[in-house]
Amino acid sequence: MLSDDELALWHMWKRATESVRAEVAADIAAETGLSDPDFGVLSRVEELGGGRLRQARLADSIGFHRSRLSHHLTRMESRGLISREAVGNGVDVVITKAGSAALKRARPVHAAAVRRHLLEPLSASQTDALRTILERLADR
Amino acid sequence: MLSDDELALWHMWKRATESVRAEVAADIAAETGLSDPDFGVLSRVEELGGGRLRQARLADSIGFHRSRLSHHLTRMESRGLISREAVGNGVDVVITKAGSAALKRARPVHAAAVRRHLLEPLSASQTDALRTILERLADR
DNA sequence: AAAGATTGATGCATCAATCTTC
DNA sequence: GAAGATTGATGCATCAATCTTT
Repeated sequence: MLSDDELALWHMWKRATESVRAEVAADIAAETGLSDPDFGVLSRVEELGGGRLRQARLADSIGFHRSRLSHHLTRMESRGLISREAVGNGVDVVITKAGSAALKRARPVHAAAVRRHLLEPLSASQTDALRTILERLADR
Repeated sequence: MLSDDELALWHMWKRATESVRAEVAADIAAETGLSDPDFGVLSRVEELGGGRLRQARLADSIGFHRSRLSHHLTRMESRGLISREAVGNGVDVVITKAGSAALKRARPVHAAAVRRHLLEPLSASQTDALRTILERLADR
């Protein structure tokens, strides 16, 4: 079983990680109408493909399973953020004008939200400590 | 805009917090069939009410909105984990035999999962640092 | 057969609207 | 009216099954 301290740490971890995630997502959604996965998709297609990217490559790079991405792109397509074009055995995801405009608005909002909800509350040494902690948790 | 370092930290944060959450949840689900919110509900009803707790109080204590809890209890009730009893203007949530058995199986699995995925990868000083970091992030 | 993608089913999260009991 | 709770709609996540192109 966990000690009281350990259990308290776990509850703090859950509360803090969840609230940072939710607050950043809420800021972006409020200003641009983009959800977290919307923003992730648009960012990657822009960065890796300059506005056009193969679906399979996109899925790998953002860690989505194929089916999850397919469902999500269906919703994004219906909102006019992206379009899909069949290419050989695969499909290219293409950012539309509307998607590009939304992404442009979202970038500074995202930066400000990350600063406000994660970076600014921490001192420089805490930021360093956090980096090593996250590294430890990542490569297990 | 964010610097490369800041952006990298954000991506690490997202990846690590999401993977810890998912791994702990997966361990519990694999061993007991309980989802994360299932376990949260059962734990609280047990701890705060000894097996019976008013819905409103439960919602407040686990940070669920009323409607979210209502939907979730409907699913849990259909799986036989809890039952609901009208009391005055409110409703009591009561853990069933099956719910109690599942909770009993889940507790040690939960403890082991938290240890394995969050506590053990960290040194003692990192755990301390994490505690103060989470405190800073919490009370904003 | 293997890779790429879609679909349907189910569970979970959030919002707005509604209903009941006090 | 206020608090407690439910319902319906929509979006998101995951799994299994399926279909196509290579």
